Amino acid sequence: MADVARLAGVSSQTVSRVANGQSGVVESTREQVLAAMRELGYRPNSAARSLRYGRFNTIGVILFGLASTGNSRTVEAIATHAAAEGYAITLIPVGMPTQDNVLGAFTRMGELAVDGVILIIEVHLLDSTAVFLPPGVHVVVVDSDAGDRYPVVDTDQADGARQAVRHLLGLGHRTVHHLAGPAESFAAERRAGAWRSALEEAGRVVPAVERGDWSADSGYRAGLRLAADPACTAIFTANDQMALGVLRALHESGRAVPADVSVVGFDDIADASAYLPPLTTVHQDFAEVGRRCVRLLLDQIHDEPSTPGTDLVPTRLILRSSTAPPPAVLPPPAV
Amino acid sequence: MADVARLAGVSSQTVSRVANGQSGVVESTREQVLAAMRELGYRPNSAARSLRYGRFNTIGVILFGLASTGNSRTVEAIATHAAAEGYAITLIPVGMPTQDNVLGAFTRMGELAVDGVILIIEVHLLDSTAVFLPPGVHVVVVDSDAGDRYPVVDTDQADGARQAVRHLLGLGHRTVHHLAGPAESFAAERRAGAWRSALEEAGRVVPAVERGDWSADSGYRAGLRLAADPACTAIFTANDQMALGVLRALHESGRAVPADVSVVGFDDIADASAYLPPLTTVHQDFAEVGRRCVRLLLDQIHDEPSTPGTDLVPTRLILRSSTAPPPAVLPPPAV
DNA sequence: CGCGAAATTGTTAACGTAAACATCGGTAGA
DNA sequence: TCTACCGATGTTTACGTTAACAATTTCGCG
Repeated sequence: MADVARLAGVSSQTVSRVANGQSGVVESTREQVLAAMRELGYRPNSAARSLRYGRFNTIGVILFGLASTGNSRTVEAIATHAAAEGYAITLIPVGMPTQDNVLGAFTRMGELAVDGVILIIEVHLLDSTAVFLPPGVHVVVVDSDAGDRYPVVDTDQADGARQAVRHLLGLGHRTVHHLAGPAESFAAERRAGAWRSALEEAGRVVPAVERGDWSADSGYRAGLRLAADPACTAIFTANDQMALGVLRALHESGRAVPADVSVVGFDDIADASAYLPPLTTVHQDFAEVGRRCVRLLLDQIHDEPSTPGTDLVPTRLILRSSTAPPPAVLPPPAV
Repeated sequence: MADVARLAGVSSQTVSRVANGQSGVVESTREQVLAAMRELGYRPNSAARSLRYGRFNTIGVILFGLASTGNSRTVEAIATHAAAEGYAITLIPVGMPTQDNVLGAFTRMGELAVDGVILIIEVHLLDSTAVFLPPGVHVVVVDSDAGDRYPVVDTDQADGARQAVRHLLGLGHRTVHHLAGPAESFAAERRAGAWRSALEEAGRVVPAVERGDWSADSGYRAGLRLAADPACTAIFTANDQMALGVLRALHESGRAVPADVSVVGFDDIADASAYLPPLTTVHQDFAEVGRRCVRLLLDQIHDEPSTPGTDLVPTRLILRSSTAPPPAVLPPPAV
């Protein structure tokens, strides 16, 4: 900057004014400065800027992985909306969701050039006692039940699961089986809980829960077990990928979808419409989740009061071709 | 920091030494300082650090979206390996891959707190004249043909496509149809080019190329067209998601996979093993791509000479159940 | 017990930027 | 013609940190 000032024959303050587009610089001077900037390839040093302003214009995102569709789409939305507000995104990946790692991430984050943090945490860790966030760090949490302590943005998991169950019961199914996600997952627990209560409200039998790990392969294995049960005519899976595995298992077991068994997924990933058959599923609006995260966090950073509480993004059921009324003649129950 | 120094009764320099774990601080002093840090909730200001050191310990990643499996997995690997080296990742999303946007990203990047940049660009933009990177910025490019000007890391697209074609020809298919990705995509072009030359080398007819946009739905539409051609017994799709759509189209058209038609995908995404049937596909090692990107970039940052050239990550064909010899009796060729 | 070397701690300055204030020149109005 | 004011530009300072050097203390050894 000093070099630019020297070359342009002005003071560094004037260069600063030009760089920030402030008024009060006469046109001829401005152009001299701009020319000098170009000639020297001047680019402002953002570390110095951050130091001066006390802000980084950066949001940190702590997460366990981008592998899941939901995470990567949420992060993308966060990045897009943050960019629109002039904020960059710093990714802070945490290997395993152990407490140590999360704490380590928080510690590192303290040293990081970040004005606030969005926590995409997925598992029951914030519940535990020892996890504390450095005071003075602005935080928004995605997909957790820490709503009593932090602002939380979440998909309305429960309502989505309820819609799925009611749809299947409305088609005439006696009950609905559930293939849940891992027990540590908060989202999985919410979906399973809502499935259970929806069945109970309707006075139906609640079958034993199957569990997978979100992967299509785990869905396949669970699907083979479910397919072996002739009374199983409707399956609600906790995500679309497991539904894909279930579809394969049912197909290989000779049970037609939707004629013999109906399947409903969760997420509405892009591929779901190309499954065999195209999957009826609960649509999650990841982009909206990301949008709200950014807004909530920026509100905090801009000194709005931080309001703990959960901001629920609605879900909706997308009807495709994987559900139908149960077979008119049920297979004879095992004696 | 000054407050900490005052409370601990030492100079700020000693606080700095403790904060950085330098030797030459007597144990009792160190503990006093640490206690003061805790009491005041001191966290070092990384902007000041960056300013002092002239480094940010941050890598920028410019990309067009995390939607594609490949991108998000590459980014995840980049983030993980960068973290292991003490670097954070800043995401710089670019809305549309227009030249203006890319230039804008570069400009913003100049102002960004970043020591180097990994460019995941996907389309033929670096070829064009006007795109220039700010001098002095370290760059590694993924998935491009700018190997003459920048260090490039790429999957060995060509070899993967060759493996797919040879596998199908080896099964006895007369030729192989190809469902390509969008023409703007560099990866799509490389795969299509290798498919074509592999067929030519074998002296086979090169059918007209179908094109999709990577999505399963576009694969479905192209699949319907291919299914209508009775001479089509083998299809190589440029990614797995389009293969999913093709599988659905073939199924709906009454053509069995692999009995009537063989299908090979590209990517080996997690779901591919749960398709109907499980998909034979070319495995891409995204994690390795990310790893090499980070290493190449850090080498540059640490003053190793920057070597333009392309670093190819090998691919391998994963055999599953979607390929088989062509039907013994071919349908009569159209006269 | 005294001297020099080594260990520990303190002081100064600089990284690049921008806010706050100071200065300079010109212009309008009396 | 002089004064007051305004707009353009320059000067000073501070942001929080750490390298380099300076000062002080401690310790070993003759």
